[in-house]
Amino acid sequence: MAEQDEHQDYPDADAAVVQGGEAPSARTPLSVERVVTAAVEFIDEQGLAGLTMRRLGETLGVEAMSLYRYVAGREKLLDAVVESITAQLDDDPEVLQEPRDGWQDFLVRLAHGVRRVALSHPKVFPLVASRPLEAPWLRPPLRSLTWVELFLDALRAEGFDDDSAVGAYRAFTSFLLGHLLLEVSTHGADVGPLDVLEEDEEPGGLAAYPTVARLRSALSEDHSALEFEDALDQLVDRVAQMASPKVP
Amino acid sequence: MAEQDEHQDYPDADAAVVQGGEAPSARTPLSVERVVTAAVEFIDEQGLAGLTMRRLGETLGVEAMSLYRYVAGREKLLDAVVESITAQLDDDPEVLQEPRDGWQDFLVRLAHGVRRVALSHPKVFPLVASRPLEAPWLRPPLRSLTWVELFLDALRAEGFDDDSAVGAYRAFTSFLLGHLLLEVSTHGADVGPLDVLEEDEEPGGLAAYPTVARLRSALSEDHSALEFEDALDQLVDRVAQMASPKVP
DNA sequence: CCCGGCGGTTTACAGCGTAAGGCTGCGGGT
DNA sequence: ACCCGCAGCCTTACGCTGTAAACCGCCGGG
Repeated sequence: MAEQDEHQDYPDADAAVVQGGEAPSARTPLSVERVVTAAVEFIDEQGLAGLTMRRLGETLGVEAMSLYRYVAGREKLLDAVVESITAQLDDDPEVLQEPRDGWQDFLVRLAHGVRRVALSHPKVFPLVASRPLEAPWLRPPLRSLTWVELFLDALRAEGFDDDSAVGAYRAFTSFLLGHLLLEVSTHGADVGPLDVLEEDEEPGGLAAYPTVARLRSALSEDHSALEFEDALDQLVDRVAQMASPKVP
Repeated sequence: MAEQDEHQDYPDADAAVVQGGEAPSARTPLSVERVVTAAVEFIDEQGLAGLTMRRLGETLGVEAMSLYRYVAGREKLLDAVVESITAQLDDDPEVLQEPRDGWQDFLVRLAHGVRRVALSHPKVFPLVASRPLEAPWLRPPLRSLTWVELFLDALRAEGFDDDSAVGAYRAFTSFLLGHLLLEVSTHGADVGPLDVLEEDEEPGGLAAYPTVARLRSALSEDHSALEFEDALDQLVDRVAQMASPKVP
């Protein structure tokens, strides 16, 4: 924990920043983005429970209190974290802002986009589900007004009436939340503080549960990708059925 | 918050305990059950973030460290809490331990039972989803070996083959988790520390989102009960389709 | 030249989980 | 009758947390 020599002034920190170069020990000035993305990386690696203002500051080469100049506190930081990862949706080229090849295609692309977000940050995703919502008409994992608007507009434009669009919104979010939460939770243990997950293996305890014991391997297999596709197809069917009399 | 007069010795605490009476300020001896149910009540009222060993001790008229004689620590306490509320399933008379009127009826009853658990402890239920699992073949909200065994046996007994039973298990849990998590999250705000939820109401912010603004009331309506029934029906249909060649 | 404020640090405090040990009263062995 | 052990609870203490408040060096503009 020796604090580096901080006596020399970095010759051209600004230039380095400008040219995008990440000088080895250059002290890029802090910023909201830097803090938030550092937090995301931290949670990805150490889990939510490991995230501490002091430790986060450490990874940024800065004292804890410095972070408060950019975020209002730990809670707000977590809000910013979920907003940050869900913002990946906006830049996902596979995800459309409005339907092009029908609403089914729109929904499928959106679902895949959200799934990519979830899988790319398994330890962060539970936050998307559990953070308090800022409005009653928002539902995780679609937590931004922008996307709700986009979603509803897309369906309306494809011939859904108001109630059907809202129903589809509800069905879609429930589906995504259930599937993705379970997928990430099996895919890298939940918010473990920093447990080394000791492979205890007490299959003797399974003696009383013969069926589970017999199906153990089948139960442990990971078919999440295919199951997601299947369930998504069925969801699209369900949405089609709840649509106004007839949609293309 | 004045601390009560604690100078008098309770005349007949033992007698009170013996006769089963809950004397007003009698000091019933602690026990795991008492600690855990107190924790459940605490979370129900104050939210998870408000639960503190010291504060929990306070509500039990005891110092924080006394709790450690009955639970191994806060984390273990939380585990016990989720186990405690999910144990309501075992005593639910509507829920069957094995199919009686077909597997559909069995599934529907089980789903309703889990829903009752979730709705009776909205602030606790997210824990059921987010606590790390103790085995990879367990999936929330069915977190106990017992129920997984019961579930699989039920389907097997009704003619499902192994893979179909496992598939149904997966579909069933995803469905329940998504729906119930969203239902409780709208139904009483998430894990707010002890926020007084100030009705800010900034509908001006909705100016940029005309569709959301127009459908605001529709989006805020709570049809969760009916939606749950609908979705449950559809799930049963899906499960039927994934079953072995033919099941009744 | 001064001087304001940006960006960071230092110090401080209350509250947290929990390890370790102390006190007290009760039940049983001798 | 004595004493001992121990169950049940309390006290103290430590390291860690989030964060309020004050401080300080530097840098750009009057």
